[in-house]
Amino acid sequence: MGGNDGPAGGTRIDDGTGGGLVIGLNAVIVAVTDERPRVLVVRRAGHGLGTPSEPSPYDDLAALPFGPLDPASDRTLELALRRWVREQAGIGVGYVEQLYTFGDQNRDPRERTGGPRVISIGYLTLVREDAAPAQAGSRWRDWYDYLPWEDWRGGRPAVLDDELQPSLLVWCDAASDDAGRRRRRERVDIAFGFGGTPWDGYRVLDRYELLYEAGLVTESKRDRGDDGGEISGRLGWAMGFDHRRILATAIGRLRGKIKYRPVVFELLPETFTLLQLQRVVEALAGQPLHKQNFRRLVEKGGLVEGTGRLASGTGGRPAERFRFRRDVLRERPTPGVGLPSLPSSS
Amino acid sequence: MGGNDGPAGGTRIDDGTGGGLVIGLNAVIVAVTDERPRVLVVRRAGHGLGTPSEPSPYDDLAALPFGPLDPASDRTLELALRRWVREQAGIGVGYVEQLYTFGDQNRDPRERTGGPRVISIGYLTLVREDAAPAQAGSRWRDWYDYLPWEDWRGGRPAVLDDELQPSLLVWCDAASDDAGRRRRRERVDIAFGFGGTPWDGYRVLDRYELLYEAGLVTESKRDRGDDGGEISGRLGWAMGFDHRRILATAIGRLRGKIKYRPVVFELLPETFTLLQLQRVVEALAGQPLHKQNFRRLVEKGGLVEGTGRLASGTGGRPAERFRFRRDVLRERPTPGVGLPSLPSSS
DNA sequence: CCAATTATTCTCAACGTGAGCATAAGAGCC
DNA sequence: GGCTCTTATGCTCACGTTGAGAATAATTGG
Repeated sequence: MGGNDGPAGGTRIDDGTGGGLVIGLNAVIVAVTDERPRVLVVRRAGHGLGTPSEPSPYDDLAALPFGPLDPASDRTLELALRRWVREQAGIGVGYVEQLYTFGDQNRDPRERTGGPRVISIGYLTLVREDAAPAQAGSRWRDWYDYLPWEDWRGGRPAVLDDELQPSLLVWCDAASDDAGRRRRRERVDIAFGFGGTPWDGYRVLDRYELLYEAGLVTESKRDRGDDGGEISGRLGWAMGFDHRRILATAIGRLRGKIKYRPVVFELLPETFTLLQLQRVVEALAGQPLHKQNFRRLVEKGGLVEGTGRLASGTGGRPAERFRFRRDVLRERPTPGVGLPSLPSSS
Repeated sequence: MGGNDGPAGGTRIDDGTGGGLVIGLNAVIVAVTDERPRVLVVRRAGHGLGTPSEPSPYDDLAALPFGPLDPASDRTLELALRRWVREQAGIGVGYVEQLYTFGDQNRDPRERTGGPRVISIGYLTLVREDAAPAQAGSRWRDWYDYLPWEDWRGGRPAVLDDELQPSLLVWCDAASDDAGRRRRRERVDIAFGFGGTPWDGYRVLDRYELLYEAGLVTESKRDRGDDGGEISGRLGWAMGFDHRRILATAIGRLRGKIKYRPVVFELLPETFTLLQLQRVVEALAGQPLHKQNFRRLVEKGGLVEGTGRLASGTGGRPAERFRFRRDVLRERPTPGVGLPSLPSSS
């Protein structure tokens, strides 16, 4: 969302009580290219995909595409999303899933200066990047640029121990009483896997929210009125509005979903090698997988079937091309790629 | 929701385009008492918890509690929900989780006659029934009254084979072309577990939506303008608006959640016997569980700890009272009660 | 032909899960 | 008290799944 009040923005609502209400939809449009999970962002916060407006202090920030709901013509929320994503970005999205509705006060900073309250319904959509090149005003970004601590593919991210743990512990200790300190500490331990607690790849939102509460991300400072936060640093790039929260929600949801629904295939071409498939799953999950076991999982699990054709040389022995095996939907209730706790090798 | 436009209804929005927009919140308030999963319903559709209005043809239908969002004073959506649930039902809810935002056109039949488009943000909340007696205008209902085919505790529900399968197959065959027939058939098989596909307890919404599409539930007839559907039958009781869909969403979500988050304990007293715990899980999951294995799961899994005290005689050997072991949150990423595919004995 | 690289097949141990037997400890009844 | 009924609790066993890695196959580039 954004809180656009122009034609590309949300649907204005006047409830007679004050600043009013705007309702609209945000899209987290995800693709995986070159083993990187990518999300489509628009250049300047507060814009629709291509509509410029007046300058603001946060113009540099990326934002998620935002579009309106037209109550007169959009029969469903999902159709509204598909409509404006097609109109604005030229993308015909395939998989679409509603994520969450965001409605906190002041999620749009302009509410402070009399702007309307902006409610945004977040959607996750999956596309293949080649089918959806970024247009002017928008671009694809590696989602780990915004949440670097989520990528464990190269091992445990250093920022966790160098920055996050110390800063978070300071915040825990800063609680007003002992019970508060304990509560904060428990939340931090569970979310970030400190103190022996295992890392849980799905708690993406929990982690971002703790960092926000602890004042460690630029957005917290901005929302408090401190205008000075830098836009990027070791704690990732900031986004406009609460869009990093929406992104975190999307990642967590997607990581959970691949375990029990075959959604990965929405991100892959018709046929693919098992290594390609593995790399896409790893990109989403942010963790490395054991190659042989992964193969066993998807093959014996009936998730894919060989095509008999081989992929052209990628450096070693040619790999067979596989395709998604649709019948698996009938056979198993939860056909997905279960992720291990956190393995090591390849 | 409901599409209340009175003070107890949603927040009116005038977008200048036509009938306007109303936004509000629906609560699926769940408790488990006497081994039955219950949901709080209000007596007449289209009402807030206690506010009467003009008569309508669907006054007999139950509906879910609905309340407004006050953009001026409710800081978050969840706080809005807590506020009006407390005000209207006198219930201080504990666990609250946003479910889904419902915004299909004509989900409120009054849209057809010029009423505003009603967007509703659905919430799931868990309470203990003893802490929340139903007040005038509302009552607790077994949720399987509305979705009888979801309760497998007494074995496979007869209605599945007697009514649902035949009627659904007729609907499948009624598709316009062969591809359509195949598509319908696949959806039906997967959702209802026909043709060898296993039953999946989480697909509650898929099932309801198929029945709705196939015109087998009263709500489909009502929404098509056929006014004659009966309010209850072997396919369960109807609800106002799309509230049965919201209920189905809640059940599916909750069934999924108990597997990896210890939410069941929100429905139980401070201490409980393992059988009590098992009955609550069975009530939610709609399936029987193997007693010894269930015990092993929750005990060895570190989910509960014994208190040393015994429960007074319930007919046999006294059982030890257990309590939820909070530390499990730090130890395991997904502490919940994993459900088996579909066991048999007790 | 050799080295490097990726693909593919197998093995093995550890663990979790489904199912059921066996025993324990109460209540009610004779 | 002894018997039966009922629920609680402990234990075993077979089997499938999972984590880890060894071993072998088929390419490409020297």
